Amino acid sequence: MARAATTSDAFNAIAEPRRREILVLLRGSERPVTDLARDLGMTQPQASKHLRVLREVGLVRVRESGKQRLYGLDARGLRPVHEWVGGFERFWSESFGRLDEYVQELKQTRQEEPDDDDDQ
Amino acid sequence: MARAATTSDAFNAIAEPRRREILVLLRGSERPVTDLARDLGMTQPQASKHLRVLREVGLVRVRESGKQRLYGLDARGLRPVHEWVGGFERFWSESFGRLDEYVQELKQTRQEEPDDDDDQ
DNA sequence: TTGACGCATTCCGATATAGGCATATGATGG
DNA sequence: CCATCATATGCCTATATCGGAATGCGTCAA
Repeated sequence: MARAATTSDAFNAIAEPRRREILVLLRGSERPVTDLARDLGMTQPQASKHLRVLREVGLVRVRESGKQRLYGLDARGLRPVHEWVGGFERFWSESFGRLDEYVQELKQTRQEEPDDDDDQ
Repeated sequence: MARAATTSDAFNAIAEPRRREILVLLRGSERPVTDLARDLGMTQPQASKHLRVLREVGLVRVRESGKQRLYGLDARGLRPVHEWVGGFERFWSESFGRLDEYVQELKQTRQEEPDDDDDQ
């Protein structure tokens, strides 16, 4: 088995840096493919392919406008991602950067004051 | 070129569902590989491999404890992800489901009151 | 030492991605 | 109808993933 399809998930879709760039650009306004390609310094086929992925996961919509096709952001699919990652917020807050020292402190405190306590 | 390495990014690392499951489990407490494997219904080598990826991107730490190796969460790497996705929050709030109607409204308003405005 | 346990690593195969390049498709204007 | 602009698709290669199964390796106990 290979890696899960990029189109299987918002998680997988946004794993690609270029696709993330596209989404950021689309935050500003609807845009045709050529525009995006130029602004991001990639070829038009590249942009088209990435947009296809984004469309398949529903992060992007297309709207025909005469000769052009305007791509627009549909960020709703990002919400589950935000929520999932948000579930870890308390783990990077709480001065988590110095967890090791914190553990050391705890140990010392225990030795000084032999209260009985259980960790959860 | 192939897809970016799973170890290149937190974005890429958490694209894998099983790895996400692992991270969720580790929110509870440190755990040895076998535990995780059993609880998630995967083989031990599978779990080990996923943990390796998570370790390489710094989302997980290992601590030797006698015969065992305890894996623990280090969620700091998820913060950038949360922030990036958070940048889209206003796009899924604001009754985004009816964006089209909203755009229509804007157009009409413009015609009624020809203020000069520029979008950025 | 031998064995058992906990875990990591290796080899295998199937899959599909991303980029590059060429080309097909589609609508528009003479 | 033809040329042109805007976009999508097809083909190709290199690469790396994930799963499965087997095995390597280090630690601990007898």
